[in-house]
Amino acid sequence: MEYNHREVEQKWQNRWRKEQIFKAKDNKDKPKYYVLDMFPYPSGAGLHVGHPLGYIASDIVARYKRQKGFNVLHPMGYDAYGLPAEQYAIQTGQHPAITTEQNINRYRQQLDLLGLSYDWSREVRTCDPSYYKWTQWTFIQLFNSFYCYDANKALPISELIPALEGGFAKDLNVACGKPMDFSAQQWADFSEQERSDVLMNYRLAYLSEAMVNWCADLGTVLANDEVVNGVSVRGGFPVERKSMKQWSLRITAYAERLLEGLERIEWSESLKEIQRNWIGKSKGATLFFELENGEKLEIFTTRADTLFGATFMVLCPEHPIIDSITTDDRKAAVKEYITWAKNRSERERLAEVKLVSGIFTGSYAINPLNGERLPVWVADYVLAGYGSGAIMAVPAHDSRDFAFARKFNLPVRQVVVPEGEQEEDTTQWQESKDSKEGTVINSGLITGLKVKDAIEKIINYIEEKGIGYGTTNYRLRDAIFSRQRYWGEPFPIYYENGVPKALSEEKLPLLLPDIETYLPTETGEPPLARAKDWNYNGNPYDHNTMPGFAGSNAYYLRYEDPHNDTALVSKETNDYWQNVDLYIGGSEHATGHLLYSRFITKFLFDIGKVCTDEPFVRLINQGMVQGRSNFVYRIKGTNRYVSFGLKNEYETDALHVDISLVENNDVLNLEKFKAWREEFNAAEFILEGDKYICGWEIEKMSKSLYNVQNPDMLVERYGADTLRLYEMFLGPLEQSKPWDTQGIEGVSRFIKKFWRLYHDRDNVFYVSDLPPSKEELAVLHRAIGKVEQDIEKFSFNTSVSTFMVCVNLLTDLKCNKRQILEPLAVLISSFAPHIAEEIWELLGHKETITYAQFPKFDNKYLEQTTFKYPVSINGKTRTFIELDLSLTQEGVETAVMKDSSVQKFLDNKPIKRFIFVPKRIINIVV
RNA sequence: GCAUCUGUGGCGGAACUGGUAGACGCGCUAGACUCAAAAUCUAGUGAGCUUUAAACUCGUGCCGGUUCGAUUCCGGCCAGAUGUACCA
Repeated sequence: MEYNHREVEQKWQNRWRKEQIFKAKDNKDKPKYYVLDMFPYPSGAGLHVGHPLGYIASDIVARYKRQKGFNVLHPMGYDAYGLPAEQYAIQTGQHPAITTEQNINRYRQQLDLLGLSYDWSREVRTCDPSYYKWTQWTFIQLFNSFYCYDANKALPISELIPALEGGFAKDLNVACGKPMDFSAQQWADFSEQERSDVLMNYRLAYLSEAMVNWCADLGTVLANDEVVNGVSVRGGFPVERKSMKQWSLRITAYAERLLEGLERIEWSESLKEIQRNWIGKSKGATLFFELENGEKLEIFTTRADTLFGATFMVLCPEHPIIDSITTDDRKAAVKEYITWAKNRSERERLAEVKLVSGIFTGSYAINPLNGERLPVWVADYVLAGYGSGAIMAVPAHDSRDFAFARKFNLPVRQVVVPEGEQEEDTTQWQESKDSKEGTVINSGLITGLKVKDAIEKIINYIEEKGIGYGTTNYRLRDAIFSRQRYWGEPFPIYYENGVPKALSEEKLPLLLPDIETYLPTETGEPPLARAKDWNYNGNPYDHNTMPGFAGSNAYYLRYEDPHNDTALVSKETNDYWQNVDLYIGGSEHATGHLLYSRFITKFLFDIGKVCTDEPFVRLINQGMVQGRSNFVYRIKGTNRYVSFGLKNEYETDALHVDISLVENNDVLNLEKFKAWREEFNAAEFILEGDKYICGWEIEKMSKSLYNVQNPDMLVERYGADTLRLYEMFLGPLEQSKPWDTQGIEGVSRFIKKFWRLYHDRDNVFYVSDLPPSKEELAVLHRAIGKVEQDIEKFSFNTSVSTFMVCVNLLTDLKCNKRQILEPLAVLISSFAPHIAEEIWELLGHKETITYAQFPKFDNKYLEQTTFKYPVSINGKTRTFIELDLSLTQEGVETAVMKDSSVQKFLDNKPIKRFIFVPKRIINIVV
């Protein structure tokens, strides 16, 4: 008889559920600890062994913190709006809510198997009206706010109106779409529609005609982070630029604060760096170049020091000034070029980055510093969305300008000489010198300065002369917030005579209406246009829905107060739980969810709804668990399969085989293989010895590669405790690592060994009440100290090793003493809670181990009386001697002299000098 | 191109603020138990040299530096992973 994990785990999971052991209460006497997993989108495929990795890690921390006396909040929920359920609905007509519900139930079943200590009473689902009420509420708050740079926070839009009424729009220091200027009288004369349009320019959630990423295959627009390399992240469909009227969130207003906040949170350096790059702050200068027709051309540059090296100007094809400056003889050619450039798809443009194209407008601009005439060109390498869509080109010191100059035979003038170089003949150059290090030459007032100083001096100079100013640019774009889909949150917006208005808060939630088919209408309207009688007093609602990230922005706050009907989270509750102490999830959300969530949290902080302005204090990205795929080798054009070792003798195709058909990682079960699929029924094999050996490779774990390890099967076979320990044992949490099927046996052995430690051959429990020996206590306390340290560092793989060493040593000592076992059970309970609970009960405890006190580490059991000193003789470390720590310096010398391992190296020579560094090293010079 | 991270046995991976590299696990080898297998247990397992043992030598991607001493710190290269990119 051995440890029966099925029985034991079932028993404890039932008891935890029945007694609601993990329910978090707002207990203000204890310090709080909020540990959160990124809630999953419940896909139809269910979980594979990669998913639970983060859940297990967070569960270990949650259980550990409970035993450390914290009041732990550890909730779970579902990000339930999403494309797959909608696409399934389009195909089958089944309401996405039904699919979603089914998938959630499946997820829950799988999660429950793992013995995770979630407080399920706080579960949230983004598609639940009582939840999306607050998603809509947040949207209304954004709609009713603007961002003031003087106060450096969001303020109610009503506070802006007096300034507009007074005609001070042009003096406002606020975030806006475009600068505005109108008089008090003009405002008074504006129609309602016009006033609404003006306010839209300032609202944090605003409607605007914008160039968007349109994905025709998905029938919707996408945010920038949902598009990679010109195709959609979901589905990989081509995406084109298109101008449409869309809701957006003015996240750009928060660019500086989003950047600055990164300094105060404990995230991995790489993740912070991704966000910094995405925000893309660059300091530089805005400059005005006069055109020959008298108009001014605004440009942005980070290299004001190279102003004297500018030899031409470039405008983006969308630039509004092009029409008025193009000379008559160039008009036709310029128009043709612009048409060509605009019709190029995003994908073509990205694929042909190296293709240099452009056209001369026939006009010239005047360099404000030296009065030189610079030809103005149009080229698509200058982007409309960044800076002012126009640049001064310095081919000598910018690789893109250089390529352009070479193609169109424009002059290249060197104005910066890198350290240790001389001025060169630029006609010989193969590439530009982009480095920001060096000395400025040929540049009037800044000649001789270092690049950094030159930039500063130029900016001061242009500000003085009124031809420009120092400024900062961000790459971050506002977040496009509407989707032309059904399965999402409806906007709490209706149109009265075409003017968008927000529903009042009491009218929330605005329920998602039922419709018959989930496709866009014949006229290309979003699916919600199909809803019958769906309006507010006869005024139509907005037919868009919110994007996937809408529901996840503030979900962490909702867990704090999930049943509150009057607030997203009550002030009192939020004051207690505050923000998330530890957040675990994948790094794929770096520029999506994690950025938007920070933005929304800062906004809610500004309007006084929450007490902190960062959502996640500490973030850990768990690595991917990769799969080990197996291959068989089919001889080309036949149905014969050759074993791995012999495959080079034939021409073969490698085919993935399901890992369940393979034993011991590489031996193919021929019968199962033949039965797997019809095409293999008549397969013939060329064996090695009497076996068919499969090839293998480490790949992403995926259904289509037949390498998925199913957690349900593993729990059934080995138990949840073993799976939990093994997932942690695989390697460092943040690293991606391959799943090794055989490795789990080692952990399974450990569990059995642990059980045997205090069970006799007949599986009868027995502990000794004898006091533990010094040695046994040392073993225990070494484990306590190590595990505590490891958990604090999230180094769970080494904790598991520590348990193994500990149990091995105790087995050797035949130690089954109560005073050792009791603390050990607690120590191990966060990793393997079921077996720990069972022992805890066998030891006579009535209460669950969940709230037992974490054992106190006591250094006194480990105190060393001796220390191993390295001994260096004539500068070379030769040996180590063990010395009593209490020895004096003279005592050390005597001990060294006596130690034969040292004597050997002395060659009978006398000691000339003896240097003793306490607790470090003994140096001897002979 | 730029940025971040990572390079240690056959494999996954340990090594506290620099101090006897390779903990723990897998795999492999040998042995015990067994009619046999599974399970379990015991021993061995970086490389070289050596009949054996002991001893010695070399070993943490490569080159160099600091130090009595470097997987660890510094500089330069190489490789891989991830992110990002006509962002002026």
